[in-house]
Amino acid sequence: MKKKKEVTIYDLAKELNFSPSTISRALNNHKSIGKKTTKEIQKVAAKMGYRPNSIAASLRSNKSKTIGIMISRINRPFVSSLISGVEDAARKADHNVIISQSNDKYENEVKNAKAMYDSRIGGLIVSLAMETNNTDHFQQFADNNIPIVFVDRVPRDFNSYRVIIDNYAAGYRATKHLIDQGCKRIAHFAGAQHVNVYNLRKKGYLDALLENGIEVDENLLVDLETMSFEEGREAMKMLLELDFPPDGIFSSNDTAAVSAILCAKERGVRIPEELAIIGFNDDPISSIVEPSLSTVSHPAMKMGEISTQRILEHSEDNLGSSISEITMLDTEIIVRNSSRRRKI
Amino acid sequence: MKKKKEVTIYDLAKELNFSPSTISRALNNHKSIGKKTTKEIQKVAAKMGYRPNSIAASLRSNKSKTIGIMISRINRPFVSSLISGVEDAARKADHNVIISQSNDKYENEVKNAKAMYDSRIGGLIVSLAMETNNTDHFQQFADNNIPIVFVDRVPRDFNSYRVIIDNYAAGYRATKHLIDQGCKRIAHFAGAQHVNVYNLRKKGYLDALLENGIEVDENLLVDLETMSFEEGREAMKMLLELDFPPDGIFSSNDTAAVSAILCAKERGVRIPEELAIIGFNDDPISSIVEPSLSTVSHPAMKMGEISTQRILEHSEDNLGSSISEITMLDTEIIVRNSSRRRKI
DNA sequence: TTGTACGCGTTATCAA
DNA sequence: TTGATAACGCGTACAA
Repeated sequence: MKKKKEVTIYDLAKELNFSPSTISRALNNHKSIGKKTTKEIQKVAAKMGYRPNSIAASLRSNKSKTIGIMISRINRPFVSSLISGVEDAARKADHNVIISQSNDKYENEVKNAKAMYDSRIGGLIVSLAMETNNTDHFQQFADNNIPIVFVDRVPRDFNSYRVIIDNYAAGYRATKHLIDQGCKRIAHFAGAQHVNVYNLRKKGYLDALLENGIEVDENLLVDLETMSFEEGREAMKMLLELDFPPDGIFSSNDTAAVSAILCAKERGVRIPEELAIIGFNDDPISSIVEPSLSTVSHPAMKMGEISTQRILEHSEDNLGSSISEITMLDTEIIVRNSSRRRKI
Repeated sequence: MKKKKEVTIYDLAKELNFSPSTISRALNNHKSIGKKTTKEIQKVAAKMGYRPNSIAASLRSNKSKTIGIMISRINRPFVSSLISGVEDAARKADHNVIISQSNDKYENEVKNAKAMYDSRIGGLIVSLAMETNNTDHFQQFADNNIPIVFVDRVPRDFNSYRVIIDNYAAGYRATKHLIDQGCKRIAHFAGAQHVNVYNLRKKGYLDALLENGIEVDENLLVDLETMSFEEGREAMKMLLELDFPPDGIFSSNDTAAVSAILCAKERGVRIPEELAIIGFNDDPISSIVEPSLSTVSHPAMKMGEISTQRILEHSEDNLGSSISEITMLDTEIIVRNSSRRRKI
């Protein structure tokens, strides 16, 4: 019941007749301490059940081995893989990861940024909330030389590290793929346009149409807010009621695309013969739905690892906060049955 | 580039001609400070850009507002929902959440426990690694009155808070459901039997058979190690090659169950007419596969919230570490097409 | 190679 | 209601 008194370097000092500083150095494998003394001290430390207090170390050294990560919501396949990558890399480097969810609300993101700052994290990895349009709440980190890595959903105007995919190229290639399959009337499920990823995917879509001599039909351009299952269904219904319904759909995420497949099937539309569909993200559901959904795969875990690397490098090299290196990763078009009309 | 000096309570004290203690108290809304002074101090603090240093506060007060969570792997639907619940509840109570993945390795779990301890977390939420059979690495927390909540995958012999579902009842009911659908030869995909959840689900399965006059056929009892997609497929193949294949399967997770559905369909087995299947977890894929998979739903998010509550209560009430309250949550059988033979 | 002395930013105790 | 002082556990400049 009673809290045992914890063993500190002072206790070790008394026990071993060394000064606390020697103990401290030995425990950190400092070069100036003899191999033998170091070994001895570490042995006794282990025997006495000494455990370093990283809170005290952080306070003293004014740097914390904690990486903060801010995302919309953990329980989404892309996000949880991203975090998984961050945690793996951070753990290997002996860092902790603290998480916070914005639920895509700007207000939460601001609050969470405050909390992260108050915890004096050593670096921050951020994928913006859907609502976020203003990035002032990240300035405090930059001002104090705490590295920030924006990943996937990044701001347009904040100078910092970025780890992203080429959304424009991915959108272009996804659309081109449908064209190659013989689609002439290609619809697009577009997400909120102030968000970089959706904006660029749409641009890629538009350019692919133009460059392949297909006119853009505004009726086929569906703006969705959250790209949810429900929205996907509504969008599909709407498209099927057009006088000239589409023969292809490029959806900016898999959730809406899967929903569209189910809805179209219910109404007797043959996929991919009458309607070819491609999504985005390679969520697990995309390979399970029938017909299986073609999609664009995102290297989520790798994006997390690289983001962590950026933070660690920055800290090691003692770089200034003005660095804004951009890392752009490849995506891959995964062709499955929802769009495979011809042998490839 | 240069790190701005941060504003501390000393700076505020100088500015306002108060002592640091008064500043500290005012910032924490201590009762002994007048309303007016408190307001004034907080106003100036905000204006000067003061941000509390929770590292220093933790060191001094010897309690940290950080909850550690140890899980197998983040990017699994159940786990990410659990974490999401933890983070939501923690955030509301102004606590941070730090995560660590074991990848189901005992060794990692031990290392991570050390790291958590060194961070002087205020409480720990754990879902055990698949490999874990020994819980000595959690003793350090109990010894120092740091509350531990085991959730879902819990040890049999460690006295502490537990938040679980009634796996036995769930296994029983899932099996009974298949029996009610007319199944006579019901197979079971069982996970590693030293893990409580799999062990109990299997017990429930066995008892359901016995109590309904169905003999247990060892050939239908398939022991899997990781319950992966691949294992599910292999198990299904094996079962279909039996002289008397099953007409029902209760799988301890959805992954293997979905895999079994796909494999059976390939081989021309009609589901649910010839083979009814029920899984466990209600992963997103289970409602997408065709026929949609019946399953047992787990209140993952809620389990996370409750676990967090336990930690917070413990800290508030200053309880001793010998408390071992158990919270058992309800599960729900979700009947979908993979097992719906009769109208219900 | 080791020791001394100080301070990181905060809060708790005691006294006024 | 407020202030002076010490202490939380550690790391490091400086001295020896």
